Amino acid sequence: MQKAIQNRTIKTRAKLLSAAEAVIQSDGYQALRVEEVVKAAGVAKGTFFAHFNDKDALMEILIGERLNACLDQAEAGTPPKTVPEIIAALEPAHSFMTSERYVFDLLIRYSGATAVADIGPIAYCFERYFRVVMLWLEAADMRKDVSSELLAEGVQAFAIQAMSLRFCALHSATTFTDRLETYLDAWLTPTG
Amino acid sequence: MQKAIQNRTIKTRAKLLSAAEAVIQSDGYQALRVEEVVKAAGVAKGTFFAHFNDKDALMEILIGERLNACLDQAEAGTPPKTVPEIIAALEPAHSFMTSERYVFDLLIRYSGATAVADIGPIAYCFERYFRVVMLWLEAADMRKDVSSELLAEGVQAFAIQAMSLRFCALHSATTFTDRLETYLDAWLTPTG
Amino acid sequence: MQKAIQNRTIKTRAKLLSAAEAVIQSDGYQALRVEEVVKAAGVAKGTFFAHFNDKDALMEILIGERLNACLDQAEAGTPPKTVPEIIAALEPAHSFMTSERYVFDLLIRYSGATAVADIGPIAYCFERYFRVVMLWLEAADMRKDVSSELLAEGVQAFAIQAMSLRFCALHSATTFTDRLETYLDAWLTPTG
Amino acid sequence: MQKAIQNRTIKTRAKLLSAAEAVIQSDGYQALRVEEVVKAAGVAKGTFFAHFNDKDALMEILIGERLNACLDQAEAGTPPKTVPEIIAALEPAHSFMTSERYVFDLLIRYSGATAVADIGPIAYCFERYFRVVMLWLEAADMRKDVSSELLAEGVQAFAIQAMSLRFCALHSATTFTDRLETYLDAWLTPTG
DNA sequence: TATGAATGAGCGTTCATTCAT
DNA sequence: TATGAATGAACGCTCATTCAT
Repeated sequence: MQKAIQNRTIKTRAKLLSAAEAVIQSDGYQALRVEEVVKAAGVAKGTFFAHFNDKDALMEILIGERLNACLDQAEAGTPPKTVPEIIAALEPAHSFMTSERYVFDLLIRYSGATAVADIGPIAYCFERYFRVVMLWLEAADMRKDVSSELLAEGVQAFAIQAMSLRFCALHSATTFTDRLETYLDAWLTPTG
Repeated sequence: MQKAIQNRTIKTRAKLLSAAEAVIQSDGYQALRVEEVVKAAGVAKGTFFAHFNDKDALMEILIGERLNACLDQAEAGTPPKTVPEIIAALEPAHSFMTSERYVFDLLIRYSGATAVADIGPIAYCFERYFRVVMLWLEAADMRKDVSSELLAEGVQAFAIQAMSLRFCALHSATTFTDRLETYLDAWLTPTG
Repeated sequence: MQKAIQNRTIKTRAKLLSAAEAVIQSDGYQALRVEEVVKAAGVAKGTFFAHFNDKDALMEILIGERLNACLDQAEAGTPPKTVPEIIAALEPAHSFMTSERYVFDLLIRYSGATAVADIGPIAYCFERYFRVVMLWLEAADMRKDVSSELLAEGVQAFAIQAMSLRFCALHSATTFTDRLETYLDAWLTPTG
Repeated sequence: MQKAIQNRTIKTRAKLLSAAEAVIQSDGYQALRVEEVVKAAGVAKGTFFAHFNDKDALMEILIGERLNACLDQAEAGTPPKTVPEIIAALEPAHSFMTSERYVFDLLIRYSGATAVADIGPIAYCFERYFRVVMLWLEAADMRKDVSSELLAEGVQAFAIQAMSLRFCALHSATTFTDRLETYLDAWLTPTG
């Protein structure tokens, strides 16, 4: 009995998630409406909120999943050693993060958790991004005068800066990759 | 004749802006309602939208003005030479930028302009922040292996990172100032 | 389950309709404001637009209902045989139709449907008016050289003409009833 | 001096009228906005209302002019003698009157004047339409048992009925011309 | 759990008309 | 006369979220 109910629950949740993905596939994240999702999933609106606290919770899951897949990809290859290699490895992640202004803003908004209990998929991804980069840096020939934790935090800061400027026509003389490379060269390369 | 009419326009605009400031003074930016503003300004709703495209346009102006005042203050003192001095000089700006989550998010959203014609008050402020910092760095004893433009962009990136983490309870073990100081020490200090 | 929900819908709709009727009772159709209606019904504004596409849709229903009641009344009595009797039987309908300029104009605007799916309450009433008159004419001693359908259409045309002139001070030398009687005598009475 | 001012006045009025005609030419009557007209005329909004009491006053003039031109055309030919000839002669007028739902509704609304002083261009046109038809009927071989005034009023009533049904998809099985011919045959032809 | 009608605060808009200059 | 900023009263709409069944 218990199990049957759980199955139903899981199925409904899956229906909602794949319906949402389908909606996003055709119209993007920004345009997603709860109404569309429930219609596509063939369930009632109330059901949606029985499964997700709010719309943003769904968004966090969907965006988190995609971003995690990008990080899987980044981790799958041989660990990058140089700045260009690091940028190349992170390219899928950066590309997705700037695929829509809406996605980028939501990522920024949820990048930190206000409480340990609030660590959601996106905050987790930012943590993971940081860890992955840190591990790479430890194995690479980078400046050693500061901790690799700090270096990794800096990479994240510069990546966000570069992504932010991607939405900005004024600074488009330089490409995203070139800008990030300039940043990271200056940040990671030992001066000496 | 022409001038008299312009004066009226200027006065009405001023009434709207100061009414909005009063509303914000008591309730904050987030809680600002267009209806409140027009009521306080003693002006019709239609008039509001004749002066500002939408609520965000007003917000940009108000937030831009405040931020500009912070930058005025930063420029007024003797140019800071060291990392702690730079952080101290920027403190009012950073403090305002993180005074409300709403303000920070809006700043991020409008920090870049998609077209030259779209440069709004906030995009202008980000530009100015960058210029001010750059001038300071030129006159200070910082690393010289990279351009001061690049250094200034980095300062901005780290400041945003640090501000972003301010909203994040998880990372609050370290204070904003300490974190930013750590970042900037590593970024600006000549290693060698 | 399903039925319970439908009942709620029906009740809300009824609340809106009777609230609207109350508002009209005191201020007339022209002065009806959506906000007043929802306030009187104790219902949210969004609910109004979930039940009616727009204000006109509500108006169509309300005016249609009243007009239908007038036609009920017309059909309730013994079928009129003569022109004066027909005019008398239709008097409540005509009186309501010209009770407000606003009502008359709305009736004209919605008297025809641009598609079968668009047949609203008012278009239905015009159809019904026509049918009622046609049945009367069939049983009465009127000219037989043309079909009763045609005769009934003519009655409608003349009634509209007479009603239209009712709003017109220039033609008010003759009363509505007298004018319509003149028209219908000439239209319905067998010559010869 | 006086004359100079009058010239200016006349010129401004002419500019407004031709600007309005140009706007209507491209977008139709319904879509005409005062703002568009004054922009096209190169005058201020206030000037518009110095020349016309309200927007409808302008509309009356423009529509009245066009309708009058149609009636000029109707009177120019040899007076029609038969029902089909009458319908043919009035065709341009009827066609214009049903060119837009907005035009038709406005015509109905202004077809009668509430006071002698209020006889506007449209009320005048309806009067003229009536007179023209009456004169035709007097010279034609129509039923003589009722006055030609009454007959002409009836023609008008039937024409309006037929025009009204033109907007109505439900009755489009019969064409406008056929319907009006049926009406007028039954109304005008002596039964005997 | 599921349902779906109802909520509700507020935004943006409309646009003919007025009025001080 | 001409100007054009200001008016102002609704309307329509949005849409995530709640809650009684």
